[in-house]
Amino acid sequence: MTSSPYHHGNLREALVDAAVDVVRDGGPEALALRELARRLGVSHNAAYRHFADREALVDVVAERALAGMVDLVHRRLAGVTEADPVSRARRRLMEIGEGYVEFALTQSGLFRLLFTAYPEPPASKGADGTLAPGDDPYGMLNAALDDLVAVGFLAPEDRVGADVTCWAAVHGFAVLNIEGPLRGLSPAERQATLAGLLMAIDRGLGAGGDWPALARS
Amino acid sequence: MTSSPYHHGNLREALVDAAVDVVRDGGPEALALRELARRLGVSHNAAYRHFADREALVDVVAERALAGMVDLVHRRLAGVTEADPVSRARRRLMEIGEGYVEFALTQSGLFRLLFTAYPEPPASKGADGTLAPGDDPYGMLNAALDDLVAVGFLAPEDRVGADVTCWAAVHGFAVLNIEGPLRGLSPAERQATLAGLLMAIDRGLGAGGDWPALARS
DNA sequence: CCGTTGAAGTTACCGCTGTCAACATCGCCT
DNA sequence: AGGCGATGTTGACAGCGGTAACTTCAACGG
Repeated sequence: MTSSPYHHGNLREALVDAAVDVVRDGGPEALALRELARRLGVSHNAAYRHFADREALVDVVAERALAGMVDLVHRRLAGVTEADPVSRARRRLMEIGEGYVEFALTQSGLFRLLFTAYPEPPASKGADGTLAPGDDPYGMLNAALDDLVAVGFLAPEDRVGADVTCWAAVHGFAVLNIEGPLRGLSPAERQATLAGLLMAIDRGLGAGGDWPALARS
Repeated sequence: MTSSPYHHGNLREALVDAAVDVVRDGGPEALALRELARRLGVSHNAAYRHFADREALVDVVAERALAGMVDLVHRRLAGVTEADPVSRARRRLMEIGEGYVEFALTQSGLFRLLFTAYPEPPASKGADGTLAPGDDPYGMLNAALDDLVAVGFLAPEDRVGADVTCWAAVHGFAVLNIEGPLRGLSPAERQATLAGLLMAIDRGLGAGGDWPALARS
């Protein structure tokens, strides 16, 4: 619609769009430059004028996927209505987890690609980023956990590993349900087990030290 | 050593051995039939006399990987010395988790392959199996959780989703540390965060129902 | 002792992939 | 007008999985 400014149209965007489309329900391994070019009516190698190699295109798709996931979680967070600060903070944490899983299940191809080429290691969250510190799932998780501390639900000394614990649990659940042995669960079973997982996390976060013999090897 | 009974030796086993070797630290995507044949001094296509296609070889490698992981966890379980039944059961659960992660980190390629071709969906655990019900990680996890119930640490009504919760948490931790954004953690950080995760699970399992507003959507 | 048979391995080919190099085209700017 | 640089095309190479037809060789029966 916007006219074709150059030779044959605005590739790059068309390539990225098509790539997202292909990956969404085929996973990263379904992304083939030649087949993409074929589908766009352009000759193979045309893509190399816009991306150094396949990996470069994958990276752009990963950014899109990440943005989509952040968007989905944001929408979920916006729907939280609890008034009581503690309930609200706990609910927000659960919404993040559920949103994460929802994205993983509904856009499983993009989710899988995301974890073969994760855009930015979260260690450098606030470094010199073009990315606001809360605009990736890990940042949102950390914000929610900080809220839990501020609100008094989570003891500050239990805050330290909580981010990894939450992320690991939810991520593992997603992976096992997509490519792992838990695919094939009915949506109802899935929702129930996810609820159980989130409740376990909610309760387990304040882990105190009731395990003296832990330090080993 | 055992002589070469046929044309050129006992392929198949040599193929599987080499495949395990390649996959161990290259992941499933590093497994190429042709390169394997080349390394064994045999012509490509020779493998097709022993495996229908690449996938068939992958499946055999997956079985080996699974056996290796089970073996590792068994060895860890054999080292548990706690006398008190409750402590012992809890310790055994943690050993399973730590063994799972240890295998994932030290044999990451095999671990990754395992979850692109998991041998048997655990739903049919005791069906008509050639596999004893406790001889896969999921079975061992379930046995440990049953122990926790028998010993009184875990309420029977909290038993139901506990398997998925444990598996998801530990699996997610492993994945995030291998291919995900948590690679690059130092071993010490890793051990500390894993300990936190396991403690959170240990505490969170008895999740009771202190979240009335959970039923939604 | 010889010949047949069937398993194991080989050569040749096909289509697919990513990637490099050389060539063609077209808009814009001097 | 002319050229330059961005864009796209054609052609080639290597590597991959997979199929088909051919060859080798050990074992077994007559």
